[in-house]
This record gives sequence, C-alpha cells and structure tokens, in this order.
Amino acid sequence: MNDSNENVIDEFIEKMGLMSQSDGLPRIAGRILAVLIMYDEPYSFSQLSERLAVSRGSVSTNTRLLVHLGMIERVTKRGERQDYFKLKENPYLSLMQGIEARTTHATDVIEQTQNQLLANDPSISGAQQRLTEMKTFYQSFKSAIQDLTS
Amino acid sequence: MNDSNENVIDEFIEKMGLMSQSDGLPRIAGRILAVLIMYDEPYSFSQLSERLAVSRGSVSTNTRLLVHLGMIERVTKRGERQDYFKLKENPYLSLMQGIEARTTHATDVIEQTQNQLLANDPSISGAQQRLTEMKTFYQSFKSAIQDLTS
DNA sequence: CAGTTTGTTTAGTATAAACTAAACAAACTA
DNA sequence: TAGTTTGTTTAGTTTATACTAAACAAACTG
Repeated sequence: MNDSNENVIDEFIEKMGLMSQSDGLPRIAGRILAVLIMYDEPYSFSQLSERLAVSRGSVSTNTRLLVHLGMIERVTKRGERQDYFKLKENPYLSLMQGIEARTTHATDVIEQTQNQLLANDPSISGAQQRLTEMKTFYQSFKSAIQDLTS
Repeated sequence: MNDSNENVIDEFIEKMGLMSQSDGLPRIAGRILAVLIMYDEPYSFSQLSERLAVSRGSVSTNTRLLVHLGMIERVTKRGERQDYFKLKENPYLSLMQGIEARTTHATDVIEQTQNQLLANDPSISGAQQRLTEMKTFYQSFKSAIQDLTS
C-alpha cells in the first residue's frame, strides 16, 4: 500500500476515533476498528500498539471491550505467540443490540413509573398520557432497530 | 399530587437523568425533561432550579440546550416576568434528527475515504469492500430512522 | 533453569465536561 | 432613580473516565 493511501488511512483512523467517542465509546476503540477495516490481514496486538502510538494497556482494554461488544474477534496463528484481531462478520449488529438494550431499559423505566403512580390522583392523568406517548415512541424505535438486524 | 406519587416522580427524575447521560446529554437536561413530562402546567425557571436543587446557571444552560434541540419550548405568561417551559409537541422527533445527523456524518466520512483511496493499489480492495458494507449499513439505519419520523 | 515475550491489571495522571457560585446585564417596580 | 427580579455568562471546582507507565503473571524459548 503506497504512502498516499497511508495518509488517507491515518485520517480515517482519527475520524473513526471521534465518531466512536460521540457513540459513547473510547476514542481508541474506534481507531482500532478503523485499522481492522482498512487492512485485510489480522492485525497483531503489538502492531496495534505501534500503529496507533498507544500503550499496550489501552490496546488490551479496548480490544477486550470490542470483543465483548462482538465487533471484533481475537484470533491466533500457528507458531505465533501474539494475539491477532480481525473484524467480525457483521460488526454493526452488536452496535444495534446495544441501542436496543438501552431502548428496552427506557421502556422498562417508563412502565415501572406508570404502574407506581397512584391512579386516584387526578392530576397525573396528563403525565400518564405523556409517559404513554414516550413509551410508544421508544417501542416503535425498538422494532425499527430489530427489523434492521434480521 | 400526593406524597407517594411525589416519591415516584423523584425516582423517575433521577432515572431520566441517567438515561440522558447515556444518550450523551447532561444529567440535568434529562431531569428537566422528566419534570416537564410529569407536571401538566408549564414549569418556571426558578421552580426548576428549586425542584432539582440545581444552580440557576445550570437551568439556563440546559433549558437553552433543550430548546435548541427542539425538545422543550420557552413560554411566557401575561403579567409574569419569569420564563416558563413546557414539552414540545413531539419531543422525540428531534432526538431522531440528532441520530440522523450523526449517521449522515458517518456515511460522509466513509464516502470521502473511499474516493481518496487510490484505486491502483490492489491491497485496498478488501478495505473498499468493508467500507461499502459499513456505508450500506448506516444508510439503511438512516432510512429506518427517517421512516420513524414521518 | 534463567530470561523473554506476551497480555492483563493497577495505581496514578491527564483531560474533558458538568456543574456551581458569583459577577453581570437587562428588564422591570416602587 | 435606586433597588429587585430575572436570565446569561464566566471563572473556577468537581467529577468521571480515558489513557499511560509500570508491576505483574503466564506462557513460552533457549
């Protein structure tokens, strides 16, 4: 891969770091993803540390995070002691599952609140209505996400 | 509204604060939303500050943020100097618009990267493919969100 | 066995952002 | 006009967390 492309990759890596951050993930996690998107062969632990100029501790925590999220996988090679990493088949699926989980949590909180509110208090009928609207919205959001991953 | 319900509301307020945080918004913004969901009448600036035990500075910044996001609106009352706030008609619409914007940004970054990569380098064909997969995914995500808000 | 290469964990630092207190400005009231 | 009541802005503090450096443990090599 020639130098010009290497510059493009560098930029992409940094932009992925920022996007990752705005998704609530550490910057380094996004940068690791970017590397694994851009290079065909599995990338080793120490290669990641060098390529991103980042401590081995950070590589460890962030690869573990991404593995846990189901976005990358750890692979090994015969006769090699290092760990390698590659993108998983559908990395974005697990992102969706994360969103889905948070949505479910939201509807749970709303339902719980609605059930706990005492019905004999007339002043809460507006609140009940707005809570229902909110729940309905989150439910349709959730099913849209689910449709996307099936 | 009786005391038991007031406790339920307190809990809901705090949970909304946490959910807000995991959506990338300040805790106080979520708590303000919760208040406006739970009470029918518009809530005043100083009421918010007292109810949430939060500085007036924070009320100012966070109400402005929520107004900017299109989730609440500032209203005034004849003969009153204070500002009041109420939920907007469809508060969740603007949340979706935020997600949509970030998705658009992602596809832009991907496209830009793809165009900048030199095609004469054979080693990037895998990268191109993975970038396309990523873009395709974000595009269908975006259109799912759009369907939701129309 | 001693020494190296690996990944993890921990303790400490750096950084970013939320929040507060207080100064401020504008609009009102007496 | 002097004094309040309002919302905003700013400077400083607090808090959360990403990140690093270094200690560590496990697996390997000679």
